Amino acid sequence: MGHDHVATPEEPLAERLRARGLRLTAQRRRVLAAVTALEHATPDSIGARLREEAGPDGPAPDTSTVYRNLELLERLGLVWHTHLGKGAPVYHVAEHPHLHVVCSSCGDVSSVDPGILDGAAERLAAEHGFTVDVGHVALTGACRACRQRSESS
Amino acid sequence: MGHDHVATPEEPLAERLRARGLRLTAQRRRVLAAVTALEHATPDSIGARLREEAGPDGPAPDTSTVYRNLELLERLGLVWHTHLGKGAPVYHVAEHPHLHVVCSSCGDVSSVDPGILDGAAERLAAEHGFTVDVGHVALTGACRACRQRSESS
DNA sequence: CTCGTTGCAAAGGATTTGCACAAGT
DNA sequence: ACTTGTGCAAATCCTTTGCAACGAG
Repeated sequence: MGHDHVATPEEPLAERLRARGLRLTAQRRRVLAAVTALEHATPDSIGARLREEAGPDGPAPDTSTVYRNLELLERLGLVWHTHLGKGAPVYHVAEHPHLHVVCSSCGDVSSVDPGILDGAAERLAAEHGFTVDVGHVALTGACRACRQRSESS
Repeated sequence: MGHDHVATPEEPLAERLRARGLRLTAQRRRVLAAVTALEHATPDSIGARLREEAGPDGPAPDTSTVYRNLELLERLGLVWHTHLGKGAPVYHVAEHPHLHVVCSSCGDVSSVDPGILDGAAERLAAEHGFTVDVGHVALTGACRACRQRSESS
């Protein structure tokens, strides 16, 4: 402490790129920063944010670059993605694994302690030899608000 | 017992359609039959199967009809769908809720006893007021085979 | 007959790909 | 310099929609 550390994991990015002979580009930094800043980042929302940050004139990374770099960042182990229903891959930084919980009525997404799955994970490992990837899990269902709304019908 | 019952839930289909003033068409019967027969039915695989069944000359339901009817069958409560990763919604008959487990390396999908999630479901209900929809859950991870393969590297 | 359904074709949205040029190292 | 990365445009893939003809009730 005392150092002016940036919140974004820039050093890991630089290191891991170098380790593979890949290059640290402005676009890669920006995409990672966007995923870090956004809570439930979709390729679209990331693109939008980058366009905002760049202003109406400044150049923002191309959509294809966003996709390519999200894939790369995931290979580097810096971000993870989950599918929350239809065509919406959601990216988040890999640091703290979340478990995503999605309400199918209102679409609300919240993050939950992954420990909640420990029991299920153990049983799957024991009974099926399957190792659950907790960071990628999305649970669908009804949130409190929507549940009450439908109960009163 | 004794009756020659078909395995496909045709009567429920007819009933539920009639109850809503909708019509029982050959296409609807065929789509439901295909979902029943296929284990992890995607709109695509359903279309393919219907095309097979019809032969190279016979008329198979159009893709758009497959989509429309899957949606309808789901509204009628006869089938459920889940998203197993990217662009592949998987349909199955609603009778016995499964929990889907997908290996992210080999893509293998298997069905598991939903009871495995009971603990997690209870905690989510108690701590977050969230009711998990077990039929829609897909768990990602590594299957035994792929895990061993990667351990030996 | 009447209105829900279908097929066809075209529209859409999201993601990927080929390629020449730009840019890290 | 050498090779990777980027932007752009076109190509795909999956899904939805408009509309005239069709067919179940």
